[in-house]
Amino acid sequence: MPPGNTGLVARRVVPPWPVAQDGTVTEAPPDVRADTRARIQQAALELFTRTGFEQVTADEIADAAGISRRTFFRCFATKADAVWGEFGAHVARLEQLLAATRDDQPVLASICAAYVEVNDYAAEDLPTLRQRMALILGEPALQAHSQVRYADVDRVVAEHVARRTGESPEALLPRLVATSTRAAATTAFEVWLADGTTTLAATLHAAFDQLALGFPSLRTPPSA
Amino acid sequence: MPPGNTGLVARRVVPPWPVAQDGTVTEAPPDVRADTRARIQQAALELFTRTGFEQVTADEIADAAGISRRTFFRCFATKADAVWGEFGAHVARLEQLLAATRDDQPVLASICAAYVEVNDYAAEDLPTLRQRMALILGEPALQAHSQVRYADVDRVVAEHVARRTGESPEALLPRLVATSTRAAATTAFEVWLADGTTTLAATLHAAFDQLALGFPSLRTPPSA
DNA sequence: TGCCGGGTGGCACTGGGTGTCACTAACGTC
DNA sequence: GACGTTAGTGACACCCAGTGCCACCCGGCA
Repeated sequence: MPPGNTGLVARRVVPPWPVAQDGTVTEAPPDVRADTRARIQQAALELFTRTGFEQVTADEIADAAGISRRTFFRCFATKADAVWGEFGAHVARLEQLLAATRDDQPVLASICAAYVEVNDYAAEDLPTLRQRMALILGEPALQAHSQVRYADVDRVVAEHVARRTGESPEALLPRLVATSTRAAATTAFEVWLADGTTTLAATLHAAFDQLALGFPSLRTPPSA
Repeated sequence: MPPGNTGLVARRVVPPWPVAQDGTVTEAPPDVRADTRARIQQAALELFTRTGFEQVTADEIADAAGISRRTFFRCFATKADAVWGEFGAHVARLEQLLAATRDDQPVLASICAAYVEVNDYAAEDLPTLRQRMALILGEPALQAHSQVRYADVDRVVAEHVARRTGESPEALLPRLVATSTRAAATTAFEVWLADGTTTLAATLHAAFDQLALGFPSLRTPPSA
C-alpha cells in the first residue's frame, strides 16, 4: 500500500496487468484478482470519502480503478463491500484468538483482549482505518450494511461464550454478551474517531471496563 | 384497525375511497393517508411473511393494497419502512417516558422500565408484533435497515443518560449505555421470539439485569 | 496447432427509488 | 354556479444497483 498517494487515483491509464507504483512491470502477475480488488478498494475509499457514499456510482469507481463496472461487481458483491477490506479474515482471526483463550481468564476479559488484538493496526495503517471507519459509522447506507457483517462477529462471540458457560449459543446470555460487547467495541470506535487524542486500545478497554463492572458510575442514584 | 381480518387483504377491488370492512361507505374520509398507510402495511406484512422480503416487489404490494406503485413510495420511503409501523411514535414515547423518570431511580432501571413500557402490547396485538419482529430480525435486508431506525433510539437514550450524569451525549458512557441497552433489548426480543413460553417483559428484565450487574455469572472464572 | 479455463467487458434485464406532470375530488370565495 | 386552491393520486420517464449471459482474450498444456 503506497503511502503518500493522497492525490488522484489511477484513472483509465492503468494497463491491464499489474504495474508497481514505481512503474516497473511485474512479469508474472501473482494474483490478478487480489490486485484489482486492492485497486478498487483504494479508489472506492477515496471517492466515497471525497463525495459521499450515495453520490458515487459503481461506474465512477470502475472508471477510477481502470476496470469495467461488471468486473467491479465480480470483485465486490455490493458497493458497500468495497469499504470493508478483508473483513472475513478479521472475523476468522477473532475466532482463532477466542479459541486460544485460557480458561482461567474471565470471559469478558478474553473477549476484550481479542477485540483489542484484532484491531491492533500498525501506525501507518491508521489513516486508512480512520477513513474506513468514518465511512462505516457516518454514512447511513454503510451503517445499515454493517449490521450484516457484524452478525458474523456476534455469532463467533456467542459461540465462544456458549462454550465457556456450557449453554446453547442461542440462549440469552451468550447472545447478550455478544451483542453488548460488540456495542462496546463499535462505540469505542466512534469515540476514538471523534476524539483523536486517545488510543483505540485504551478506548476499547475503557468501554469493556464499564460493561464488565455494570456501569459502576451509574449504580448510585443521586440519593438526594 | 379491524381485528379478525387475518385472511386475504383487499386486492384491486378496493374503491378509490375508504370503505369499511363491513362494506359501508364512510362518507367523509377522516384521514385518507392514514388509511392507505394502514392498508399498505397490512398487505406488505402479509406478503413479506408469506414469500420473503426480497421476493416481494413494490408493485405486488401496491397491487395487493389496491394503490399504485408511486403511491406506495409516497407513503413509505422504502420497502423496508412498510414493516416498521409507526416507529417514530414509539421513539417519541420512549423519550417522554425517559423525561418523566424520577432521579432517585438508577439510570439503567429507568431505561429498562421505559423499554418495557414502550413494548407493552395488548394481547391481541402480539401476533402482529411477532410477525413484524420475526421479519426485522430474520430478513437480512430488514436487519440492516433496522440499524438506521435504532440510531434514533440510541440518540434518545444517550441524551437521557447525558442529562443524568452531566456528561456530553457524545461521550463514551452515554453512548455506551445507549448502544448496550439497545443490544439487550433486541437480544431479548430475539430470545422471546424463538422461545414462545416467556413474556417479553420478563425477558427484557432478565437481559437488563445481566447488563446492570456486569454479567455476574461470568465474573468467576472456573478457578480450577 | 488446437483445446481449455480464468479473468474480463459488453449488453440486456429486473427492481428500488425519484421527479414531474396531469387529473380529480374536496373546499372556500366571490 | 364559476373559479382558484390544495391534497392525494396515477402514469410515465429516468437513474442506478445488481445479475445473467455471452463473447473475447490470453496463458498454459497436450
